[in-house]
Amino acid sequence: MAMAYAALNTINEPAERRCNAAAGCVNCGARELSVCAAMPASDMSRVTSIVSHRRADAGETLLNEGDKATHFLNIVDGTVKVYKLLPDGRRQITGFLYPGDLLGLAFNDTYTSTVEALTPVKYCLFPRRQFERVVDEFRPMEKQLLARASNELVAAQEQMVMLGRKTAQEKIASFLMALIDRNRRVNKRSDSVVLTMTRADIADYLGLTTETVSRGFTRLKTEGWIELCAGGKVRVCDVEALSELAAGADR
Amino acid sequence: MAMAYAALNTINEPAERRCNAAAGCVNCGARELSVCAAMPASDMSRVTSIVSHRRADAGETLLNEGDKATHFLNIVDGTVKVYKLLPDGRRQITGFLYPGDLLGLAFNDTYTSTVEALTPVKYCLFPRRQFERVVDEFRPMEKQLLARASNELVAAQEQMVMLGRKTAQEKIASFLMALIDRNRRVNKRSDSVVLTMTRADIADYLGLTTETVSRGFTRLKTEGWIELCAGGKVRVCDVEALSELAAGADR
DNA sequence: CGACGGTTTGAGTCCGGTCAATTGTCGTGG
DNA sequence: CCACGACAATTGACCGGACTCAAACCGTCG
Repeated sequence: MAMAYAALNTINEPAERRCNAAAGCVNCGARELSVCAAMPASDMSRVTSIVSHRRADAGETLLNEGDKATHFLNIVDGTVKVYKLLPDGRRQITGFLYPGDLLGLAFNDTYTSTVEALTPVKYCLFPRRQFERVVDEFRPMEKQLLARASNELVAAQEQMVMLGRKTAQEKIASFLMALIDRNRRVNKRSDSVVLTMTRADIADYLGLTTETVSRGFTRLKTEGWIELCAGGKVRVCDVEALSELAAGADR
Repeated sequence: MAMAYAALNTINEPAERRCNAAAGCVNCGARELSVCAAMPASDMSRVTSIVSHRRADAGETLLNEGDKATHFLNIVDGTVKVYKLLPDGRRQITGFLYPGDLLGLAFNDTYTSTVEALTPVKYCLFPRRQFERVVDEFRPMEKQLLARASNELVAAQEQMVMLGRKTAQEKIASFLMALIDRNRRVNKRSDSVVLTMTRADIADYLGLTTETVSRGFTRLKTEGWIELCAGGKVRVCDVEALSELAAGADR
């Protein structure tokens, strides 16, 4: 019972915070399921019994849009991109997922997006039916799933504002700021980020072209707000300015 | 117990289908809460005891972005728009809500969007704390909320594709097709829709300007695919063509 | 070293935005 | 019933930001 309350308290916090706050976090501890911060050993063994640990190399596809949705999955290590395609090949990346992120909230009987590894990835695979049974039996998990879905909806709406109303430059600034904010939450250095994705990926995420993204970065560089280092590393010199641009103060 | 299963079966269906399928649907019956198709009288009285029925005229604001999130609400009659603003006034409408739609899945401690009535609106207001207690006590409701959130996430991703990768003409076609699909689900005439929102609203939903939306409509008209009638009514003559354009077969 | 994929840079085009004027619609009141 | 005003919708002319096409420039890895 006390356990249940511990889990309930974390409901409206982002995944990263939860992980750091709770010593018993399954993701950071056993690295299996990041949804429940405090799970009794009995339930945990149920989870352990249905999970299968997998790996994928960069470029490999984890899930295919349109396939029957048989599994939930949990990213343990690495980065993946989630995208949808139009019939003629135009692509929209709806999100990049990092360790601790869960995949499976946003589909019904078939997967509605394709998921592809950007880096070598470790992940956990849960047969959907069995996973749902565990959720049925351990109620705090359902609460957490709902809380996560709620958070993702908020993020999705933010993304819509970006796609629909921000300029190219603002989009790029928003993208960088989102990465910085994420770094802050997992307590890394906040003034530099590593881009594991290509310019084309960033473009497909921001609703732009590779060329425009590239031009955007060089412009931020010449204005002295960022530095482009080797290995896709970006050092942000003027977080303040970048943040203001990202917010969309004015055109 | 049998009740619980009845509710569980409807999990991955859209709200409209649920309403029509279940005779005891709270929304279509008592018009109070559309989340649970089959709720025991005892729980239902709990719901009834915390709800307050409200009305709003067109143009009135139901919720304000940034305000403390004290309530959930359920649209009973009319249409509302949900939007976010950038500091300089640019606006992105993230969705239009219709009877049966629920508001409250996508916010945490403060409202993340503003909600405004497009037509005179009837809605139900639930104090958040008490609402959550009811959810705690009637588990199928939590499952339904999760299912809804999941559906909304899928829709949000579809929206991102539209905003990021579709042309103006395709956006307009997608918008009309979405309205037609919705009409079909609630069993209305499928070949005509009524636009309760202005061109400016449509523009802010599609990430365009009023002028572009207007031009888009007239072009669809001159091509003979739609007819613009009085009272904001749009008759779709060639659903096939419109649907193909909306899907984004090619530019 | 050379090949290959990713990135940057350049020149030109076009889609959708901007600004401005006109037309249409609807509710109100004389 | 019609005239009027306010606001929405349409249409036109022009502009500009992002796209397209193309070439040059990397960095990495066999």
